[in-house]
Amino acid sequence: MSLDDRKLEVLRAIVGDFVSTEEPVGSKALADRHQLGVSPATIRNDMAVLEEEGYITQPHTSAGRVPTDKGYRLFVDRLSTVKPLSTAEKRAIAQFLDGAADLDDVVNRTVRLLAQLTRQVAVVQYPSLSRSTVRHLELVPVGVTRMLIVLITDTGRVEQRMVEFPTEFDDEVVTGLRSAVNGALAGRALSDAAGHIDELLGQIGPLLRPPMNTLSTVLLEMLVERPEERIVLAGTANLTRSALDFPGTIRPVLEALEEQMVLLRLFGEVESPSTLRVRIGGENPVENLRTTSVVSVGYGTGTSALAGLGVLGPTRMDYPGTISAVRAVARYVGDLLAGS
Amino acid sequence: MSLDDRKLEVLRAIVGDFVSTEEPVGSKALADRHQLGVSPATIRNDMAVLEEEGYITQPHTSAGRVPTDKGYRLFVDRLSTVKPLSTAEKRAIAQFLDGAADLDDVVNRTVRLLAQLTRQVAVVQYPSLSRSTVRHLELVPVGVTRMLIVLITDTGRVEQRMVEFPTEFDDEVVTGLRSAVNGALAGRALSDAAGHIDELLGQIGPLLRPPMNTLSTVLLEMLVERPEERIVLAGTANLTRSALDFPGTIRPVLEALEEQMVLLRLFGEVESPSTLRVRIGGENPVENLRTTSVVSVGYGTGTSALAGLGVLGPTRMDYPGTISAVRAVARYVGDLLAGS
DNA sequence: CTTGGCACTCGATTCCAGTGAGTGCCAGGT
DNA sequence: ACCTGGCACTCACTGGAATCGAGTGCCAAG
Repeated sequence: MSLDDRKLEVLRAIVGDFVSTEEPVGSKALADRHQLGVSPATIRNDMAVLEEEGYITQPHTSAGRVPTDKGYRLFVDRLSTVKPLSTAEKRAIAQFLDGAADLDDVVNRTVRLLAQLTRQVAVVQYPSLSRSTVRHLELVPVGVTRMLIVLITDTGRVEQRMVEFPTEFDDEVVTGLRSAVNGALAGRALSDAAGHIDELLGQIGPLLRPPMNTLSTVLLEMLVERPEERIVLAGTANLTRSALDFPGTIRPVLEALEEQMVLLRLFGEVESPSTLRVRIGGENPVENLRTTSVVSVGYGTGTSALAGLGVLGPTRMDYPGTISAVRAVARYVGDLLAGS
Repeated sequence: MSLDDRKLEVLRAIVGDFVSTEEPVGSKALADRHQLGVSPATIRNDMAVLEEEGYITQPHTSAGRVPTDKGYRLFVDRLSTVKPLSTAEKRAIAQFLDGAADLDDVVNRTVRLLAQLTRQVAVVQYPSLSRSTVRHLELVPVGVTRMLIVLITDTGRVEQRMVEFPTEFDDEVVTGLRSAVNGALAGRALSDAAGHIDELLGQIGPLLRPPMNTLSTVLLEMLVERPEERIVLAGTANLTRSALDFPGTIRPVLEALEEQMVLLRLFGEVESPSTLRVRIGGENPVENLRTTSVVSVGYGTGTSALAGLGVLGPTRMDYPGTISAVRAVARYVGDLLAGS
């Protein structure tokens, strides 16, 4: 049995009203506030059906209805219309992000902007190392047995790592190693670089063999095994806006947000930019976040996503507005990184 | 009029009980739980005096007493006895911090450890740039007009900055610049380095003059004008442990914690290691944090502090335990950084 | 100066009735 | 077949009264 148009319209109205009023919505109020062209009694019948199908529910017998996760899902998939950003918002994005000096700056501004725009908790992942390409590898001798490896990616991200060598090396060795690793790895995607590290050993002279052995081990860790992802967030204070939203306390949510791994699972698993993903309540893989919704999207410079960003808030959130904001910010940041 | 010993003992008991029970403590309960050797009536008289002097207060007429900020202050200054860490805690510190790979790792582990140990919000500042010394400056050409400056400090912190040159440069120029800046700056404190940047221009050949001009401007920014301080925190979920502690909501606290500037004011203003500072409630310079106490201490490798760390929690906190933990962690981290 | 006694205060808890938003169901109208 | 008005019913919420009890301040006696 499918839902006819009016029932869908009723659901849309319920979601809309509940999001703005934060209170269960009844048939009378619905009839008043929307031009549905039917009487409260009719709406009641529709609501009974919607409830039977699991789209809405009532907190207690004599109260209005509240959308369920399933209801929000239907709303997001079929009922929500895109809410274009206001010009003020667009201007805010541009103003906020332009003039960012370096990558850190871009990411920090972005996350704060997103939190402010959506009034939710915002999350931004640094451009993923494994999806970036190597622009340059620099070897900096520090003393005679230690060396700092500096990895610069095309997105401007810089990672470093100290290496201790078992034996001393001189400048010549450093120079040799430097040109060797750059020759083999520069321009390659980090995910691709792993396979080419082995080649390094084969192609170089015997003198460089032992130090390159040490170096390649570390490089392998740096590029592949430890693609340490950084994630920043802002706007946690927004969680307290409506305490009603979170059954017990916001505690489990705060706990989950402190787990890098959790955030990565939510925001790091992106394939291509512009595929936006909405996880609603129980759809969420993380136990502590079953009362929240997550809107995430990939951002990147071209057709492949570099990393994810998005927001997290109560299931009762303004999905159209949030989705627009997240998408717009992602696009803007992508362009910004592509242009640098 | 001064407070005699028994009154101080009563105050100590009140603080102790209130911290552990989270409820206003009355004269009867005090007499029962502590061996004060006097009757509740006597305690009541003492409490009346303590209240008159502003050390305790009662939330409402028919309730027990609660320490005021002033009461906590007296407690911390004169009444609290050092609570040595349990061996389990000491072992936890060692286990948690040993095996940290690099500076990022140390800082991240430290902040989480501190949050776990004190069950409060923990804050750790990265070793301050302005208080570190330059170990090495590396110039990495990226293309023919761009260069990445990498600054490595003695504490293992690495800062980088991209520079765009108006004209092209070749390898020879890069080598020249590199040895010049390292010669002039390596080994110097960053705060001290500023004055020596000018010298650079005078001492080098005319060929290097123009690029060095560009470079020195950026170096100046990097070393002095933008001593960007990084601060990380953990354990914000601990704020929700007892909702009673925060009058309205924890909102203002969360807001304050998101402000880098605020955190810097609280944890960044340290002189020497081992001078621990406790700010109680209203003593706090930040409006939003008037309901919290901050325990901060400097940590460093030698006699001068590199940066600050500490915790923030409700004024009703276990001061002796918190102070011990903060001090112990600071010392451990200092040693760790000194040894690397 | 301490102590037991005592009257008093006042927040917290419980109980109860009244209110009203909201519902489900049904019979009649289009 | 569907919509509508009517109606009885449910039940959270509100506010006031009664009660409880932890805790106080004061006082007179030791």
